[in-house]
Amino acid sequence: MQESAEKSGMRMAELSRRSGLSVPTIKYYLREGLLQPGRRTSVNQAVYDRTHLERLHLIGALTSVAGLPLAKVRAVVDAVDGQASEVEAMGVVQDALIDEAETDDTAASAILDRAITARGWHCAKSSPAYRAAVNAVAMLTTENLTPILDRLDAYVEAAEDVGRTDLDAISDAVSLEERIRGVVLGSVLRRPLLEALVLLAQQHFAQDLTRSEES
Amino acid sequence: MQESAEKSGMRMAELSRRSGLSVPTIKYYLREGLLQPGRRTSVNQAVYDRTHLERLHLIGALTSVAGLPLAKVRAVVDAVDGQASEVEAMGVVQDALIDEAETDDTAASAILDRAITARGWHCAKSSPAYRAAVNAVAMLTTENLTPILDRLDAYVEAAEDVGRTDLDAISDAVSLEERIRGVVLGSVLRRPLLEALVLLAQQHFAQDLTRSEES
DNA sequence: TCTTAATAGGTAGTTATACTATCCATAATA
DNA sequence: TATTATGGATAGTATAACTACCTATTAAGA
Repeated sequence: MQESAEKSGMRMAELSRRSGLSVPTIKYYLREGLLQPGRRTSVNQAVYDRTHLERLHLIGALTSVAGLPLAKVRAVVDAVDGQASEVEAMGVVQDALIDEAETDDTAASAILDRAITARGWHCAKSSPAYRAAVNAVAMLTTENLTPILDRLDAYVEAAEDVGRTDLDAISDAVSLEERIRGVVLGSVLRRPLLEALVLLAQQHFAQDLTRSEES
Repeated sequence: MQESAEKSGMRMAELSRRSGLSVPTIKYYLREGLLQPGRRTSVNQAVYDRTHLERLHLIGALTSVAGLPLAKVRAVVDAVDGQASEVEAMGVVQDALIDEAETDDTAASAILDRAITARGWHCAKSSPAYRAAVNAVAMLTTENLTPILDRLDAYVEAAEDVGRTDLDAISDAVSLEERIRGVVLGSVLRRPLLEALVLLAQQHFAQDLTRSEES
């Protein structure tokens, strides 16, 4: 038998080799319901296909790149399995990427509202993303980091550019399945990209700062 | 004895109450060298002051908000303890916030370079931030998320705005100690702020998308 | 002063997460 | 037919971040 990359059917050994995950790990994901079962051919035999490989890639991105716990990975893959629209899928991924923290800071909420209504955003105040933003403003307030809060409008404007670009990128894909994939993987992989780019920009401007101090 | 918020000296019970951390947890942080020892008054007595409370706040921000493991928290507080400049402190925090992943993808590096040299950035190619950016581009490439890569310039531009604003905020503070604090806490707390704002922007534009589909 | 509570410092135990190892009966492969 | 692979189940491991307990002291209150 040869393990061809062309044919879609494969057994556990090839799935392991092509995904880079150990057989016990794949079995663990099967037990946890993260990976859908293969097509059974006997009482102790099953074949897997391209969809299983893609699922393992997705699980890998969610765990390694986004650092999500398997419980949240399960929520995301369940949403992908269900017939969710791209917007619904985006909501599920957003919720998974946010670590919840209860907040009811009306002062912080007012500061945030002023900044986002200035740009005419419509967003759900009940969403985890809104609560996370309020929480971030509240933290900055309690730590007296006024220089950052004073520049909230600048961050909102930059966030708008990023968010618009994200949505632009989604609408590029043709099929719904492709858009779902783009939403989920894009949300997960665009995050570290932007974060790293911001750090590089900081480096760039910090060099200017150092040079101007030396002169 | 009354526990006054005015006086700087306090014992373990008050440190615990005011930090919101349990006594065993504070003892654990002392053992791990994250919290500096108090001033000893007897063989089994010590007093703590405002600096201990601030340190516990910092540890809390680094663990709860940034989700850093205690090993990285230790690296950050060691840098804060040492007489680092604000730029050095920023470097240490950047390194702590980035989860390392070895990459030597020349194709991804070329794509990134084209985008950042277009904006005239000078950044160290040996820095963890650069490697993280290359890694992010490489991941997007292997996942065929070309819509995002096609918009790399837009993300770089947004990142530049954020990075410039970050540095602006730092230079606002007066004393070096205040700037160090601003750099460390600002780097940690600005991250979830921007992330949440981006998600809110996505929500805003997604609503537009939904409405246009409905019509 | 006497009694009760708190403290520093140490060792050991706990919880949660994410695997990893071993078994066994069966099936595929050489 | 001998060896290897597989599915399914159960149990064990590694690590991180606490948490509990202990002992000898010290502090604080009646």
